[in-house]
Amino acid sequence: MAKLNLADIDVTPAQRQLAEAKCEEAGERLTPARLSAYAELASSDKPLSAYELIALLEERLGRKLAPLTVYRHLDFLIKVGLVHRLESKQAYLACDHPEHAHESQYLLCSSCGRADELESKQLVDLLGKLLDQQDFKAVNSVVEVTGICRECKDHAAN
Amino acid sequence: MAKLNLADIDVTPAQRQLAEAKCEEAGERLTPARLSAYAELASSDKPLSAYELIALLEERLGRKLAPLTVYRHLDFLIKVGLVHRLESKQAYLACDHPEHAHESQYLLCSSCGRADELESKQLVDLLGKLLDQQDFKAVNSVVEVTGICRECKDHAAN
DNA sequence: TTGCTAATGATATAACATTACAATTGCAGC
DNA sequence: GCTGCAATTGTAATGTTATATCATTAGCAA
Repeated sequence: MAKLNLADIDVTPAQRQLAEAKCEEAGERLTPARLSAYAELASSDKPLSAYELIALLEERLGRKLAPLTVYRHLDFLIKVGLVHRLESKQAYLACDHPEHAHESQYLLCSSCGRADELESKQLVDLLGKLLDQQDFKAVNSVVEVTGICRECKDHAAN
Repeated sequence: MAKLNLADIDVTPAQRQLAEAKCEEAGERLTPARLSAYAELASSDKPLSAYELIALLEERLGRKLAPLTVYRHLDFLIKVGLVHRLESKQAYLACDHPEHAHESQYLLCSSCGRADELESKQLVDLLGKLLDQQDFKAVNSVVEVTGICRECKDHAAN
């Protein structure tokens, strides 16, 4: 099988740099397979299910991939903060704002399928305060609102 | 097969009343099978996966149940507001506060498995305000925080 | 009773995710 | 360069969650 090189992977310079930075920060190795998976997610305009990602990578690589392979890459990318999992959709996307991957809130449009980060410090702070009051030690917060985004709403109104 | 009657189902009077009220309110029929599923969830101290629920119901009924049957009952119970689905756990629980089932926030303890509602009007209001600002029409909001609850934390400290 | 609709049953399969174990790769130290 | 270790990847099987399709039954009103 043809050896895959990091340099061969089709990814924007910015994404490549970000991936390298996040891996270094985490003390982990950025391998071609990992970068490929990230590249595919980063170039998608919608979150992808694990099996959609498998299909895309298979197409690009021209060979079969075991689900486990891709799940491992996803776990890795989530760990280093490059990718986020949407719990309410069982889907994965590249983080738009990887600098605070663990406090993200998402708006998911059920019409166009897009996922946007809400990024409200106010909301993060309030939630933090409430958790403190309850004496609850948070490990992972999921805030995902499904609905209709402005663009789809405007479009439907015409 | 023995006909199952509503009256035979092992459920507290309060739960039975609530189930009847919510179904009437929604203009839907409360059937024995639906009440059984609700009773099982309501008597569990933890959220149940769909297949755990199937197993419990099979044990109680003494016969096999198709997954689809139980999924239909779950969908129904969610629709009328008696049951909530935890998106981040793929699990189901009876609503503690069925009067506002669609604006619930959950604290999920990964140590003891318990799920508690947070019930913060402040948080609901802030989230609503943010969604308005974004001109995003919310249909379903998921707020689920996983971590360690006070009891488990205190217990671990000893 | 007839006919309609909601609910249930039976079977199969799709979609999502993990376990167990073997092989290979990258790299530090000799 | 070789050796040995740990991380990574590959392969196969299986477990878990959820839905599709079509047939049948129950409740109820005309």
